[in-house]
Amino acid sequence: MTQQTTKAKRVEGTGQAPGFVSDYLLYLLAAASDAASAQFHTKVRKAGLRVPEWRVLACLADTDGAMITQLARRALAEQSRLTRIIGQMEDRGLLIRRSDPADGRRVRVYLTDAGRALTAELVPQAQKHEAALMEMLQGNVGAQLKPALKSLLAVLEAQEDWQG
Amino acid sequence: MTQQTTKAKRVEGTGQAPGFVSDYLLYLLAAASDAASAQFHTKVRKAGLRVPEWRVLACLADTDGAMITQLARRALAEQSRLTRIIGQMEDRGLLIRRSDPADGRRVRVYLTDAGRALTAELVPQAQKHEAALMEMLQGNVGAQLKPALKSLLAVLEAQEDWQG
DNA sequence: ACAAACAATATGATTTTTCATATAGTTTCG
DNA sequence: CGAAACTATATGAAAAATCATATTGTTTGT
Repeated sequence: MTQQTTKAKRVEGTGQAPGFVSDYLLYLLAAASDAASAQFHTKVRKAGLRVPEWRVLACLADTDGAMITQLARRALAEQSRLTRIIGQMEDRGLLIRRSDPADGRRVRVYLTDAGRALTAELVPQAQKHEAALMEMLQGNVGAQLKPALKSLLAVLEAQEDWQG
Repeated sequence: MTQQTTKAKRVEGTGQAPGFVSDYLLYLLAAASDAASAQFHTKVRKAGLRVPEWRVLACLADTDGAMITQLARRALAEQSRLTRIIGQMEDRGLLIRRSDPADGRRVRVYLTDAGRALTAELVPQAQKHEAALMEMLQGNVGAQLKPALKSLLAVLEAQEDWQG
């Protein structure tokens, strides 16, 4: 059937052999995330941003004036890294930092006009890309994926709250 | 059809405000992957491994004697990084490298007994962890998640073959 | 058989990331 | 009030990742 004779012809794609890995949930999640993001992240880089920077912009589009710590969680980056990234973005004039008058430890981050403009360009691109992806998935899969991921996230966040 | 007068429900934990990000597929994938992996990756580190190292072991458990490039794809790491990681793992005696007699450019990687022992310890832990996760998901969600991710991956890999 | 084109891995140099901890501001409570 | 205990952000030093390219081996076309 799929016999390929002596020279074991190169397998396609990841060269996925059946086995533990290719059915392992954590692998599927990481691989799907990686692969799905790859294309869009290319556009992000062409816009002169690194991935976490784009994430920061997207988060600020949702909640301008967020704190560093919040941004770190939402952008899936560590706090010390986020601090530096914010610093660089500030230098580039994409955002500004202002300490919260109500609590001096907090630093709130706001988009500048330049930052807002860039965001206004990228978010629609992201949405378009997402729509294209969703369209490629067979009907029910497309419909199930996001809710399933949200459930998973909900379960995991609930766990965090108890365990630590 | 898929239109859902976006009434986005508030989410806990991340302090997720409804908005673009929390319903964005690429975010959901990355966040779910991150959160789901976090717990197990803690165990991995306690076993003295970094995440990509664990991934290499898992891949080798499936296909001992894989090439560096294959391992890089499967372990979701870049080739030059993988090369160095393999080097370190070899130094630690977890695996050995042998150049392929049929094609001298290729380097095939094999588990040592020590590597195999460690793998034999971790893979079952991973499976147990996965099972626990799956059990926490509501019936149909648990059943849908993996197939949905596999479809997504299949679609994305098909695309790569044309475009990239 | 040979030169170009290609493929797999390695490596130097630079940039990022991480880890631990410093610094600064705030709350708790005796 | 004032001393812990805490919380938010920053930062130095070390580890790791990335990029471009070198090196080595193989295939192809003439």
